[in-house]
Order: sequence, then structure tokens, then C-alpha cells
Amino acid sequence: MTISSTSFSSKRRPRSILAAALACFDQTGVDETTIAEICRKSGASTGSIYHFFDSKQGIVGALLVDGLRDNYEQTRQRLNKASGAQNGVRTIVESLIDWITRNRAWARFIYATGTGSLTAKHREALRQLNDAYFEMVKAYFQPHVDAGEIAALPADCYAPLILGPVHEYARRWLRGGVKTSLGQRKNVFSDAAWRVVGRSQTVG
Amino acid sequence: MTISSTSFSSKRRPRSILAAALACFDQTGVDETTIAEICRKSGASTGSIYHFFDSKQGIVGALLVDGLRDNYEQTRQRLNKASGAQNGVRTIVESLIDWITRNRAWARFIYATGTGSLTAKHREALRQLNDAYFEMVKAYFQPHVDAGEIAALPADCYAPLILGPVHEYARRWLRGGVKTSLGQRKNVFSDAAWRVVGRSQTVG
Amino acid sequence: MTISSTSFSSKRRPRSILAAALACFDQTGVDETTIAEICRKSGASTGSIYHFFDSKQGIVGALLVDGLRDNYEQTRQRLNKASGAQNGVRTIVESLIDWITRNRAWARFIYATGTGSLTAKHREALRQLNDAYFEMVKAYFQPHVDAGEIAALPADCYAPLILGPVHEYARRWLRGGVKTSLGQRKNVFSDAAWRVVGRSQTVG
Amino acid sequence: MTISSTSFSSKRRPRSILAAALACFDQTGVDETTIAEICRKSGASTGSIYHFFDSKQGIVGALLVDGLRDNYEQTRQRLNKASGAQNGVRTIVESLIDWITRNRAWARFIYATGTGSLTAKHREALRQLNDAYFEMVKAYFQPHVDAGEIAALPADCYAPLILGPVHEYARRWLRGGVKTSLGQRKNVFSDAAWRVVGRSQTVG
DNA sequence: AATGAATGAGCCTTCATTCAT
DNA sequence: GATGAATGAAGGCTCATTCAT
Repeated sequence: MTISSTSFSSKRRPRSILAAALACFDQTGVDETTIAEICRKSGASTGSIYHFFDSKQGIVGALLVDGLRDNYEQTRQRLNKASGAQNGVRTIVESLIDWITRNRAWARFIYATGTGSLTAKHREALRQLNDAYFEMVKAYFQPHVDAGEIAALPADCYAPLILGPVHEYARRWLRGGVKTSLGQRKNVFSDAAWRVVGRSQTVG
Repeated sequence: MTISSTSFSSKRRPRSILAAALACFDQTGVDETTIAEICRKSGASTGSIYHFFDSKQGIVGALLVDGLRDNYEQTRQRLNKASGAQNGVRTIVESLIDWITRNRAWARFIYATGTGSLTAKHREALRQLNDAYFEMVKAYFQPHVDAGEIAALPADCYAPLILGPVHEYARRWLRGGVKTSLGQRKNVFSDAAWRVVGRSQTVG
Repeated sequence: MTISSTSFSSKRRPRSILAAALACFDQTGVDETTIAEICRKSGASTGSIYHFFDSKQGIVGALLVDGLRDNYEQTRQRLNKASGAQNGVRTIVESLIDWITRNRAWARFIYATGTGSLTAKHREALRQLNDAYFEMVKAYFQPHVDAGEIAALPADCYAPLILGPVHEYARRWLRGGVKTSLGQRKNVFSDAAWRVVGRSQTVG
Repeated sequence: MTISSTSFSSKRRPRSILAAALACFDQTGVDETTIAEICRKSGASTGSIYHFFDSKQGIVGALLVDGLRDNYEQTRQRLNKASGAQNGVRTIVESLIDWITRNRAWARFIYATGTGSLTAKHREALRQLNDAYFEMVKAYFQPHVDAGEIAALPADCYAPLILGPVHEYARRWLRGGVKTSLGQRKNVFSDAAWRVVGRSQTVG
């Protein structure tokens, strides 16, 4: 639940505000959390919070963007060290599982937060983040698709096919609806991902 | 976006209230929608709304439970007419896709609505619904699992593996983040589902 | 300080709210008056106030428009009974003096309230009121101007010339800056008004 | 709109703060203007503003007192060069018109600003200013009143009678409610002033 | 003289809910 | 079953002011 040090700001105050906000949001829900509670938990005054964030929505947006960035960044680093089609697919699945496992409250928050009410600023940041992620993944896998090691499918289906099961299980697990931890399902979901998009090469 | 006639109540007023509420929730979000707006859109008075529903949360709960029931019910009917492992898996995937396609606002609402703030009454209804669905699906597939036509996997992984990709794609599509309609992806997702859990029998 | 019965609304609640608001505004100033204080003084609840008035500014606007209407209406009635150039001028001056004298708090409020922050709705009402007043006065005096009984001056100078001194004295008196009451200056100001715009006819 | 160099302070910073404040007050209103906005416009920091002025009210007071002093001072200088009853009356009217014309934003600010919320310090300054002005005018006109060249009227009626029409017209003009500029009405208002208080001497 | 982060009291407004008719 | 005026608790946000540097 610690807000990554690469996040939002290097200043102490804003970081502690975000951490407190995340804790509150996770315990009581975003709408149910009052600014006053974030004050109490973070030790910052109302004014101080508004000095760093334009509004409550601004906190939500920062938390959302930071979380996705942190998550994507981790995947990027792991993918940099990976090679091969199957290894890549498994890396993506496992990286997501690891991030969620290590950032449960953050993940719960992200799953629960719609992008509908975001500021233009954060909406734009989100778009850029998603684009960058998509480009990175594409750069890695395109050669393998061309080589026939990965099934040729509509571009917008890969993510749902590979990560959809993880997201679905994660939502349930984080909600408490499932006993076995997400981490213990690592093999099931990375096997499945490869089974769906992988194609074993028949050597001529 | 019509509230199914098998839903909640056979009376006209409550149905029109639910329909208006769903429309509002979908356009502005649940929290952003005020009772006054539901009054305006439904033509009912404040008092009338409170006559049929205990609270705003009651409307949300009814809409959620009704939607899931409607969705499950459709799957149940289709599964009754199906036979075989692969056919069953495809039926489940396609039924979900069809329901979402025909009830986009409703689906968007369900995806966006957390179960956290439900009334005990609705929470219980939801539990029963989910249990019944699970039992139904299990009754259908267990023989095929025993026969080795379907992979033996942890019980709580089937739903994520089979439907996770659909849910993930649906969320994006309903949000407008993807151009191609969910319906056009029917084959992709039912193929994938079968590829993940299906096991072709090597006939000896 | 009583809100005229011809004002704003015939309903009891809104009238009592306006009366309470005027009293508060007069005692502590518009900006310094809180909605809570108007609640206390009027006996209405917060919600009730917002049920009748869109905002605090809405109360200010209603009070302003009502006051001017009341004032103009009185002048209109007196002018209907008047005849002749000099009599008309004196009637206008004296009507204003009487209204201010009988509605001191209201007058103080009107003098202190700028039209800058009015709602479009109230701004429009104000415009219509002023136009109607101007037309009425013009209809009365035009014949006398044509007959040479009243000096031919730029149209927009009559009001300042005739009523300017009264307004100036009234502002001071209402502020407590002058001892002698406005009412006791009736002759001084109506004499002066006639002296400025009146022209005695030299009979040939 | 330049803050006169004889005003408040000879230092650059405070003068630029006052100028910025006046511009803000004029554009958005006193209450609507925040200290932060004055910072932005003046380039001074919050702390700097509070270094020179005790409070926001202090800025308002300084601006008010300075404006009136500047205005009175101009009249004093012109009256020093004048002689005779009629010339004196016309000088007073025209001096006011000229000042308002050359200091429109300042005049608008003064008209809009009540004296109610002033600091004791500024309230006292204002009193002294008004007293001095009154004494000066009295010193000039008393001989002419005694000589019967100016009507004998209650002392507190002269200012309203002579300047009331100008103030009334000025308020409207500054508000944009009247097309013709105040300057173009100079003759109308000085003629009228003399007509009201002047008495031609029958030499006999 | 200057800075600007930090404070925190306070206010307008919203809105789910009640209840007399 | 239906109405809608009335309630009032609660919260996001503003902004004048302070103070450590």
C-alpha cells in the first residue's frame, strides 16, 4: 500500500496525502471518504491538501494515473529482460499478478474507479499511458506474430484474452469472493494465456 | 435498455422508475444522479419513489439484482437446449455477449456498480443468484470434466478463464474505448474459451 | 421594513424569508449575513430557503427588484392623480422621499447593492422595471416639455437633475451622516427640482 | 487609472499593489477579488502584500482615502484660483466631473465601496478629509451667502444640491447605463447647480 | 524586504429522506 | 397510491491570514 517513490511527486507532503487518501478510499470507498478524514489520516490541513491537489477528484486522478504508471513501468522493465514469444506472454501475465499482489489496496482502488469523472488533465495522462503501454507490448510481440509463433488476432483482443482472466480473478479475490490468492494462480493464468495466443511451430 | 418484464415488479410505476433510474445512472453516474432527476425522467413524485423503494440504494440494488437475474436466466434457458462440452462452453460465452449487446446501459451499470454498498436484502439475493448460477453451470459441465473433455482446473478459475476476456472487452467497448462491437468478436472469444478449457479426446 | 404585500410572492414562507433576509442584510451587510442567520431569523430551514430561492444571490435579487417595483409603483399611482408640470415634478420628488422614509432598511439595502452580481433573470427584470418607469415619466412630462413649461434637456439628465440631490441626501441620512430627516427636506428638494427644470411661462 | 504619486506611499511596491488591487476590484468586485489575484496582477508575494498592508480591508481603506484625498486636493487647488460665487460653484462641479473622467476605475470603486467595514484608522482619516473639505468650501462660499449671491439653505443641503446630479449621472455612466460621457454634460450640470443655489443680485 | 507553504474556520449548497395532506 | 413542501445533516471548497525561512 506504499505509494511508490517514483510516483506523483518527490515532495513529502503530497505523497503522504496520497497514501492517506488511498487508505481511506480503500477502507470506506471514495465517495464516503471526506476531505476531513484525509486530513486526519495524513496530518495535513484542508488548505494544504488543496494547495497540492485541485480537488478531491484531483487526488483520485493522481492515484489512478500513478498506479497505472507504476504497474506499466514494472511490466516494461520485466519485458526488457525477456525474450521469446512464450516468455513474453508469461512475463506480462505474471507481472500483472505480482503488481496486484503487492499493491492490493491500490489495485482495488483502480478496479473500483471509473474513468468517467476524471479531469481533462488526468484523462489525457491516462491516454498517453495506455498508448505507451500498447506500443511497448506491440513492439515486443509483432515479430513473433509475423513469425507465426503467436496467433494473428484482432489487435484489440490480445489484452482481453491474455489478461482478462487475471483481472476477473483479481477482482473477485480482492473483494474477498475467492479464497485462494491470485499469486497461487500464476501458473493457471499464464498457461491459459499461452494456450490462447501461442502457436507451436511445426518444424518442417 | 428496456427493463425486462420478468423483472422486479409487474406494476407499471416501479418499472418506469427503474427504467428512468437506469437511464440517469448511465448518463451521469449513480452518485451523480439525484432522486429529483429520477422524478423528472420517470414522471413519478418523490413520495411515489419512496413508496416503492426504500431508498436510493434500494433502486440500485433492484437494478443490479434484476440485471444479473435476467442475464443468468437467459443463459439457463440456452444451456437447457445445449448439449456437449464445446457447445456448452460456447453457449455460455455467446449468451453473455448477446445479453450485454442487447442491454448495454444495464451492463455498463452493472460493471460500474460495486456490491459494497448494497442492502443486506439485496446482498443476499445476489448471493443466491450467484450460487444458483454456479450450481447450474456445474451440473452441466461436471460430467464433461469427469470425462476429460474439459480440463480439470480449480473450480474458481473456470469463470475467469471462460468469461474474463469477454468482460474485459465488454468493459472497453461499453466505455467507447474500442471500435469493433462485442458481437463481432463472438467467435474470437468462444474459440478462445474452448481453446483454454477444452480437451480434445484422443480416441483410442 | 415590512415587505410589501404586493411583492415577490403571495405565499407566507417566501415573504418571511425575504423580510428576515432584509433585516439581516441591513444589520450586518449582505456578505456578512450567512444563510444560517436567515434561517434563524425567518424560522425556515436551509432547504426551505433553497426551495424558494435558487441561491443567496437570488434573495438579493428578489429584494432589489421588489423594492424598486414597490417604489416605482407608488410613484405611478401618485402621478396618476397629479396634473401640471410643477405638480408632476414635485410629486416625483416627494414620492421618492416618502418611500425612502417609510422603507429605510430597504432603501439602504438598495443603495448598497450593486447590480453587478445579479442573475440574468433579475437583471432582466430590473431592465424592464427601469424602462417602464422611464416611459411612464416621459408620457407625463413630454407634453409639458413641448409646451415649454419644462426645460428641454438631454433625456438622460432629467432623473439625475431632479432626483440626484434626494439620493445624495438620502444616502447620507440613511448612513447617519446627517441629522435632519429626509422628510424635513421635502420642500428644499422639490423647490430645487422645479427651479432646475421648470420654466415659468411669460404670458404674452 | 494610475494611482497618483501623491498617494499613500512613495515606494514602488505598495503603489503597484494598490494599482493592481484597484484593477482587480474594478473588474471583479472587492469581495470577489482574492489576495491571490492581487499577487498575480502585482507580482508581489502574499507576504509582501501583508508587509505593507495590514489586511485586505487595509488595501480597500487606503484606496478609498487616497482617492478622496486626490479628488479633494484637486478641487482645493482649482478653488484657490477661482473667484466669485458663480465661478466657485461651477469650479466645484467641473472639478468633480474632471476627476471622475480621469479616474474612472477609481471613481467606480469609491461609489461601490461602503464605508461600513473600514478600519478605525481609515474611518478617522476619512472624517478628517471630509471635515477639511467642508471647511474649505465653507470658507470660500460663506461671504457670498452673506452677500445674498448664494441662497441661504441648510448647510447639509448644499453638497447634495450642487453635486447630487453629477454623482447620479456619474454612477450611471460608469456602470455603462448611459451613452453620453459625463464630460459632455459639464455645462448641463454646472448650469443647473448655479440655477439651484445662485441668486442674481438686483442692483438697485 | 520578500517568499509561499501551511493553516483552519466557516460558508454555501446539495440531496436523501420524511410526512402531512 | 400519490404528492411535493419541508427538513437538516454533511461536505467540498475558499481564502484571509500567519510564519518559518
